[in-house]
Amino acid sequence: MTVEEFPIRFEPSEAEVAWYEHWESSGYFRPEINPDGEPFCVVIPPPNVTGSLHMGHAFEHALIDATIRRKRMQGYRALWVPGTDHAGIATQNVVERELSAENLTRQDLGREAFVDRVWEWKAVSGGRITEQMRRMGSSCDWTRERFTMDEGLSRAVRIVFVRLYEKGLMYRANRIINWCPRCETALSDIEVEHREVRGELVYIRYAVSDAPDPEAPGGSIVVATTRAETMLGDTGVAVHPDDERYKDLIGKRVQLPFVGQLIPIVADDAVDPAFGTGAVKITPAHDPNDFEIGQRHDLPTVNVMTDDGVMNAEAGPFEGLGRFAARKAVVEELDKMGALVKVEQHMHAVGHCYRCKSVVEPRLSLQWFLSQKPLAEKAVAEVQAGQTNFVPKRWENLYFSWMDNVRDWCVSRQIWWGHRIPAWYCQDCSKVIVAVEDPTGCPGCASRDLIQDNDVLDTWFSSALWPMSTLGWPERTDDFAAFYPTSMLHTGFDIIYFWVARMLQMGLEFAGTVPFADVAIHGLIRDAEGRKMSKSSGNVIDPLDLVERFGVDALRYAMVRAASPGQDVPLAEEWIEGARNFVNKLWNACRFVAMNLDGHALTDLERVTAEEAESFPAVDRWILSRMRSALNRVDHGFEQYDFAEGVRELHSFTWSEFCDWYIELAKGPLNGGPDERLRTQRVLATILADLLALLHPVIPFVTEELWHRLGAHGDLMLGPWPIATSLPSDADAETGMGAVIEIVGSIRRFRSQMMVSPAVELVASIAAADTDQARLLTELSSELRSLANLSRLDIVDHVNSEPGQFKDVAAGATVVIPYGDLVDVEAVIDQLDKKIAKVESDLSATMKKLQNPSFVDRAPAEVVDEAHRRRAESEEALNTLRAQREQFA
RNA sequence: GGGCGAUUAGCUCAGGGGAAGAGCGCUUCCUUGACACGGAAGAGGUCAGAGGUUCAAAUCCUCUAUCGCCCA
Repeated sequence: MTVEEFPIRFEPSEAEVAWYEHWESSGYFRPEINPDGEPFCVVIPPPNVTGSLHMGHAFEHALIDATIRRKRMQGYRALWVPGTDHAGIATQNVVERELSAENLTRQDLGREAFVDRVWEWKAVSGGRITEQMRRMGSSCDWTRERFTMDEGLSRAVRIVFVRLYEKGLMYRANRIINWCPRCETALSDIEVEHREVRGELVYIRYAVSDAPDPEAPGGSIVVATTRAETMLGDTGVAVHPDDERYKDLIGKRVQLPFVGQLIPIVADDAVDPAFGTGAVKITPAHDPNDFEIGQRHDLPTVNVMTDDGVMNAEAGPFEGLGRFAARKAVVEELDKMGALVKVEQHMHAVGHCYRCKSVVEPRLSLQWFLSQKPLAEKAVAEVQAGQTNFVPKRWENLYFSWMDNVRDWCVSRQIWWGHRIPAWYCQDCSKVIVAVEDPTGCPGCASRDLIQDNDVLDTWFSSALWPMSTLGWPERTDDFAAFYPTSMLHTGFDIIYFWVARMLQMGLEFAGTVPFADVAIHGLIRDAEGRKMSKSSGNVIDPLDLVERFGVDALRYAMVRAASPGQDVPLAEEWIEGARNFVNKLWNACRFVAMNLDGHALTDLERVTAEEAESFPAVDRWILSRMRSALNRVDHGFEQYDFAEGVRELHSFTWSEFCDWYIELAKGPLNGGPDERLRTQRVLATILADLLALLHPVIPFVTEELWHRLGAHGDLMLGPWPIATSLPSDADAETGMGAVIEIVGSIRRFRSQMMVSPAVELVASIAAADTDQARLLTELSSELRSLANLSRLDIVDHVNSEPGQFKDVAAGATVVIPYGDLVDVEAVIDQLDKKIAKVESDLSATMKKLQNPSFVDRAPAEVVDEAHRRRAESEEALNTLRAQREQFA
């Protein structure tokens, strides 16, 4: 191959599109490509169908893709199931916004037409994120793509709902739930975000009915609240039964301002006498604690608000005011009538809707709930038993703590887009019918007057079934049999409750096993300053934008390289530049090799075997052995989802070993005799074939492109994954090359400090540390000459101290360079002094250890031996260096 | 208030009992036949602080400080 045929830079955009199309159209993303392999399956954490690809997805998908590509190359029947979820509230909001641009509401359209409209929207805009995933190189099996509202998945939802109902775990009840007045729906507890807010703690005086003088002690009771408007719905006041201050008031009644109701003072243990005044107003319809106290004392519930957070008729004079306006008005009016005691500034946590950030209203409401205790207990036990492993393990704590304190899950949502609850209410006999198939008549009274529940299920309810339902459950499909339970899950810690915990519950309940063996928790992508990316802070980076500028591989490489397990990734542009530079380095290493293969295809050159390599020169054995050790570490890292470890290893091997040393050294033999040339070509081909394969899961496009530019047969994507034992492990060659690298460094340092150009040839003698080293250095002497640009090199037994020579100690060997008139003496002295200081400090540290009797007695023998060896080496080096220094004294 | 995590080079992070590492940035030199998206050399750290365990602590334990995140 000539220089013209192999451009100097990788051009990502064309290659990316072409290779993706090739892979996909060849069916490589399908598990059937490895029909005999052991199954390995990952389901995607389904992105919202409304969404577009953001950095978090790009990161997560890069990790999943690296995992699945490696497994595929290893011969597993690898399946990555893609798909999206219907994102009930979010999607409904999007379409409602569209409608409002046409001055329409969903109510104008009616339920059926509205849902049709959402489907239309999905058909047009719903595929955006999956297109973007293709752009990122994600190797998912698109023929198995799923959507939570697909027919099969919807049926799974119905079956699960019905079975849970029949088991008594799914029930309908009046409870205090979190109500979003903007979305006009109930939310589950975890869909509420708590934020510290500065509010007002308002102290209100309720006059005791029949008391002669409200001003006198015992004539009134003071309660405190941050939501003053809810006092309109108070149906009681509670105090602690042992609270001496209020003992005489228990059983009496107070008069509620504005509405005039008389409400009782009750005694309840749940009241904290130390908080506020020790007396609390009870609003059972608007507060979970109050609801419970209300139930214990048979207090009525009065809901004072409409669905959209406006005061209703129960609010008397405040009817029609928004809740916050009403709060203000109530306080003002209380003040006017003298019932306002005081107002304090008060910091407290206020719930906000995770979707629209409105302040959530706790509110009494009739909803469907899923019992959590029995499901959670099983799911906790399985994780404790190690059936599912969190990586890093500490995330188990979050899972356990949530599961241990979980409350029943409010699953119904008052929206139209989603899985409609399969419950029907007989209008004649009030029977509730919960069934998979739509009932035609009431089994109780045969009435045909049935009305289906208006509500839909929480989107997370269908997501909880995702690992089962995407594989075909409840049908006993081949996919389900082959791939369930899935092998692992990559996801963020923020959805351990929302998703991971619930999948575990459902998997155990309905499939009888945990849904995945491992859960790898990754961190967050942050901006260069370490801040969370968010629209409001305006620091969002579009991954596709970076892809345009640097290529997909560079982006993936930059992210994966920083992805130590659970670690957040602050993504600065320089990182991606660095990654692009690495891709360029790899590209040019391949370009060099391509130009030196004499037209051989990479895979036509016979691979070097471990046995054969034993007879190869040390430098070849060295790089093959280093490749083997890099491969081991890559496998080690990848197996533990520590991609950063694997990539770090590949980075330093490629750049600092293969390119910096081996390629430089290969230039000699490539210009030597035919045998030498062929042998070196084969080593280069062996290394590159493995290296490209190892890098492929992270940077699939450039590696596939290079693979083909090197004329290799087949597609790299299909593997095989390299095997460490096919390469030699050669400690001798590694020691030898290690010494060469140190000695060359010493000579280069000498040049650099003396301002001797690398182009000037030098003469050197080296006295080896021992006979072993002498043998190795002799074997590697031509490499030493070439790397250090020496016209002559003598490996000698011993060097004498002579003037006009530069001496240094490297790897225990003494390096001697006669410098004649080349040299800047000051610089030599400077360099010597530094080195002497360094060796002295090493020596004194070692001596200190060896003089400590407990060290010699108690440390392991090899550690003590090592210290002795080090002492000898340092002493020897010091002698040489000091003698050298004296020449300049 | 409870829990988890972090604190290592100018910046961002690895390392997790036996002589401090990487990438980026910085300094000097270099267009030599893969690569200037490059090469060579270099500077730069009491591993937050204080105690303890150990022959040996950046690493294990305790406490303190600061900063994150989650839950109440």
